[in-house]
Amino acid sequence: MSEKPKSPDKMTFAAGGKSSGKQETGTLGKAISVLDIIANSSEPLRFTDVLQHSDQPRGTLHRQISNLIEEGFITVNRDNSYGLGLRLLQFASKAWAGNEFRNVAAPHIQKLHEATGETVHLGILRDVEVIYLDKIESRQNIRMVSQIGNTAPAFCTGVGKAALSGLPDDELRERIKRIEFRRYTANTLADADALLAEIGTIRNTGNAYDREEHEMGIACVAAPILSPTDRLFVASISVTGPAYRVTPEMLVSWAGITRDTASAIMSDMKTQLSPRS
Amino acid sequence: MSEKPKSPDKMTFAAGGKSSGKQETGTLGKAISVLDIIANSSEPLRFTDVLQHSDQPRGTLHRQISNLIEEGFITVNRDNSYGLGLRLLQFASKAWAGNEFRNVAAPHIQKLHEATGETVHLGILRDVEVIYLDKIESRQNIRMVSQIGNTAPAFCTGVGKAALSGLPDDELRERIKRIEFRRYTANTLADADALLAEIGTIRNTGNAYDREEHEMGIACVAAPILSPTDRLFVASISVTGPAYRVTPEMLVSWAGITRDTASAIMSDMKTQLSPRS
DNA sequence: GATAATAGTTCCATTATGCGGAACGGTGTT
DNA sequence: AACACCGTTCCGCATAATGGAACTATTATC
Repeated sequence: MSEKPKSPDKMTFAAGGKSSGKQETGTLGKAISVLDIIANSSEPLRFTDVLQHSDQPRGTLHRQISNLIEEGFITVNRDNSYGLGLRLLQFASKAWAGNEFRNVAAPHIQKLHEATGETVHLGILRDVEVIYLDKIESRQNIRMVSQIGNTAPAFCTGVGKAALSGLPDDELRERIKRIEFRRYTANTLADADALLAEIGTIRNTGNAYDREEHEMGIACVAAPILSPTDRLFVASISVTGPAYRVTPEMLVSWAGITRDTASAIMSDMKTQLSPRS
Repeated sequence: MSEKPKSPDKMTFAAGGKSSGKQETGTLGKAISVLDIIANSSEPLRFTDVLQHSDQPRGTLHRQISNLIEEGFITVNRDNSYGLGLRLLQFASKAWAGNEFRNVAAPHIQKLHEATGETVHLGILRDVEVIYLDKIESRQNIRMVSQIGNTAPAFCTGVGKAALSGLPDDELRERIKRIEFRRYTANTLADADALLAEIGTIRNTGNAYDREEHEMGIACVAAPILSPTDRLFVASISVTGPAYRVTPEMLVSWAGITRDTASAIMSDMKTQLSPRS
């Protein structure tokens, strides 16, 4: 389809996936794009609905879905609409538990939580979104996969902006082109220029702030975590709280310790994971 | 490969997947079996390691892994070993949030937790394992011993045995053949006969017990949740606690309310999900 | 309740796609 | 240096995905 496999794509950034573009990696890619359609739909989709969102012919799509059901990646609801299957949960639980980066970061964000008393997030950048990799919440049951694994737009969250600031300039501009600057609150950054300016500040100061830009009443301070190796990825941590309790001054007062935690994680990544074993 | 595609397989049970057998569903199945290898390995695997666990030739396996990396389903660690990718987290988060059954059950298990004060589990049967779909924990220990999405053997857990008891007899016998009766504790059921006997009791009384059969010091009472429709699946709920605090008598005293909760969930499934929208 | 319209499933010849043997390149070991 | 090992790339071949069309089931309309 389309044209040609295109150049080898030196090595993708961040969570190692496609850049949300169009081109699919053969059979597997097609199958996964079906998953994507189902995952990203706000309302339940039945067969024909999926067919419309997809560019596959009926017969083909039908087999693809059948296979995915067979493998437990898709479940069919009572009304014949599709949902993502529980097999994914099974895998995700292991993906999470075994994640190198998360494991290294875990004790640090725990300490950061104890120091600040507020919710701490660990996020990693995937294209123009942030995936929440871990979270230490103030006194709540941990809803494992619900919050963790969630994604949020990068341009209007502390974690996201901090992570973006870690990208090299050319890559950054590429990504920003793909951002849809939706206005979530009155404070949401309006366009690419505003974002670029802000990222300049983040690079200078080492901290990103979210001043109720994504959700009214939620504010945070964040710091970027850069990849210690050639295998590139960018992530970040944040301290988040309700705006009525967490004043801008408090956020500023946590900026230092947040940066320190981030660099502690970076240096642990370097030392703990370097030797070829 | 092997012989013939085999009979149409009327409709698979439970979490809708393959029965852990051999036969793969074409390209997709092969890819997923690679994921399985990586997921189920206790130690990190490098390329050659995976090659040995797989029956694919080098070139083929290499491409499969490359594709999976490309799609974010596999990540490569610093030492070139593989892990499951974060893309899975992203999907799983949505699979969990959108799961019909879990959503219906949620308020009920919450109530059950409030009534008993102990940890409540919601599990669903997949082949001979149980996937934990939800969990409400007593607010003492923050450590997530059993995370959502985790699996445990069915034959030695309360949730698992309860779920098994909901299978029709022929299917049950099929599954039991595939169980590996590993001895986890002194109380673990030893073989198929012991399990069948126990399942008889469960069917009569409506409750399954785990008397430190999977993990020393952990006991629970469970009740099965049968599929209200023709689309078959079996699940169950349990109330779990540390044996030093939760006596056998207490478990028995919770048997009734556990059964009631299970049937409340079943009836909600019927009513809430019946109409064609 | 009959008929039309829509949704979902199956079939099968075609060929694109994944397959896999073999050859190549890199890294560390005796 | 020569060897052994691990990972990557190549390319002719055949399998497995494709997709148009025919068929069945389900829902809407008169």
